[in-house]
Amino acid sequence: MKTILEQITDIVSEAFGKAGYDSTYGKVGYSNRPDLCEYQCNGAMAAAKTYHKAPIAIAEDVAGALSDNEAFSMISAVPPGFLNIRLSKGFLAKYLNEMKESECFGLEKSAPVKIIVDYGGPNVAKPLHVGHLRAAIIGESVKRICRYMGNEVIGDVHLGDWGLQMGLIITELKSRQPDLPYFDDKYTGQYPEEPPFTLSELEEIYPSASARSKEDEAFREEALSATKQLQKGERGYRALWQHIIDVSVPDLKRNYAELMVDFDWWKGESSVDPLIAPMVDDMKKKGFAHESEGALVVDVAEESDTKEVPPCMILKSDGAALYTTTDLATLLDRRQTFDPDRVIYVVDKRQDMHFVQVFRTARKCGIVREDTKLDFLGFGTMNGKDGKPFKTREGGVMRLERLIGEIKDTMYKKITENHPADPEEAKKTSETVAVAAIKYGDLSNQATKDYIFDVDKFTSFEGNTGPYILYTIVRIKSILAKYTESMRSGEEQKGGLPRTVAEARNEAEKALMLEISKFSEAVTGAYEEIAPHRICAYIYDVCNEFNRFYHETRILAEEDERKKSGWIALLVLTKEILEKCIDLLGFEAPDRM
RNA sequence: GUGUCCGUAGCUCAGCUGGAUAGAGCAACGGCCUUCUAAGCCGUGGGUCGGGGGUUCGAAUCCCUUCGGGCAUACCA
Repeated sequence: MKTILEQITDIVSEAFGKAGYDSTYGKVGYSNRPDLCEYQCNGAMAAAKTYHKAPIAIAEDVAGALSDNEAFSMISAVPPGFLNIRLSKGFLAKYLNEMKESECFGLEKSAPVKIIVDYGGPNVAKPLHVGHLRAAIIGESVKRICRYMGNEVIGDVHLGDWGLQMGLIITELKSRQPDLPYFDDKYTGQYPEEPPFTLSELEEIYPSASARSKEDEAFREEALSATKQLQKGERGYRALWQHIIDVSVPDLKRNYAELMVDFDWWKGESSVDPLIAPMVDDMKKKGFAHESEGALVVDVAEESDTKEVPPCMILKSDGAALYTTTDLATLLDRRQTFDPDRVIYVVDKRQDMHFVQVFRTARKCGIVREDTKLDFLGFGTMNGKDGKPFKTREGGVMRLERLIGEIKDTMYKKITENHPADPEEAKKTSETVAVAAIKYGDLSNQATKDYIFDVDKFTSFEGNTGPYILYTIVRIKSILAKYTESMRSGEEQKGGLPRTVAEARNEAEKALMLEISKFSEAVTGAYEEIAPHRICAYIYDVCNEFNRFYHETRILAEEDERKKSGWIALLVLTKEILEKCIDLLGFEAPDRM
């Protein structure tokens, strides 16, 4: 189904043609002067040069050709050459009804491709902290948007389970409990099934090992060597590594689930380890990789570079694999198992250079198909109110669990203060609202920019926030529930809710309808730009228009049944659109709040 | 140093491929609840779009320059 803008553009383009001008000048956009019109076309001014004619004259010609068009209630030429357009109520109502009846509200899907969204990237043995929040939130939304556009999409958590952090843990454990069988070279029996640590012990081991490695050079050396041993397949280390995974992953899954984030693949860097050696051999054989300062690298600098792009390191001078190596092997693995047309990385923007190197190496060495799109969506830092990276009051890294918990508690207090509620329901509602508050607070900002995570702002529930969106949906649900109730008790009981949106009767109603009609553009725009914030902006506008309409119109008290059912149909559509949009953003609305 | 991103109201942010008077929210002030949830709605005040050039009929938007800030700059991930 064509978008409303496309349909209007078709009409105006035809008129340009009819009036004797090139029809490509007929492109119509949303008005930036809503007081004057709903849509505008600036083509006449662009055409003026070509035709050596005053823009206003061209605009008047076109307006003349459209004067009796049924789609418009107004078309006028305004100096210097604007074409101002208002839609007829009939055309708008017809469009909304078509949206209602078609799949995905008339969204024109793209030609389906296979996409992998790589987001998450948590390290095992480390609890999720606020640094993981943005990847999870943005990535989840990107995944859902891509999927809704008709693509086959895989979300991959891409666990950090193969780097130096594993060596650090092993080394720390060895120094604490050297008698464990994992450290005994001569041990050939079965290793214990029970891990030698609990989750909370593990979470303490890593930071202390990490701190120690910064002060103790010998310790660091040992950890580096342990990392390499692990990667080489040292039996005891592998067994320990498996324990770490087994203890960590369920906890990670639980944390992500709380945020309504889920992954199709729980693969880790380790899973592509077998691919590394043959991949590296191949790169050497084909002459792409060469030795430099003891390390194995691939040159990826290009003449057009405005900056120096250092060679991409494949193996360190000690022969160990590193970040780039596993990322490249992961691309190889993905090609072999899924063969994606596109891979989207949702990662901190500070890793920009890394991905430039990885992408170039992947192309140069034929690791990906030539036509595979590789996208890096680098997101900005989440800062505190002081504009510096978000920290706890004590200055430490805030655990995600704690952050979410604090916001849930705040929500619970607010909800129970507002209305007396069943504690169980209030708890559930506060969880739903908290997730929406956090996610909307993040997604409503442009992903690429740094943003300020202001807990007070997100929990204040006023203005452009998740709770405001949810509140609007709850209002609609409430009216619809009451309407259904009255239908049931009345005699006029029919099958289901009214489905036909009527022509607008007042300005607020038309404004709401116009806003709703922008759905396809909002979703398509969000998809094409990989920009969930476009959807936030859209639903915020829809909610504003709905609340205005709601305020002016007494829906259930309306005695004219035809009017009332038209409104109910409009409400149903509004609700469905809003619910779809928040689903694309990755959260949901309660029934009451 | 080099590269890169950013700089819009007191604060937090929008502003689509350049278009007519630069928009929201918060904060401040003033209205609106016997009527579908006031977590709402309506209104008032507040901006040299960092500065300076240029392109254009027309620039917050494109180009150049300058100032200020963030980030990156091969053996961590």
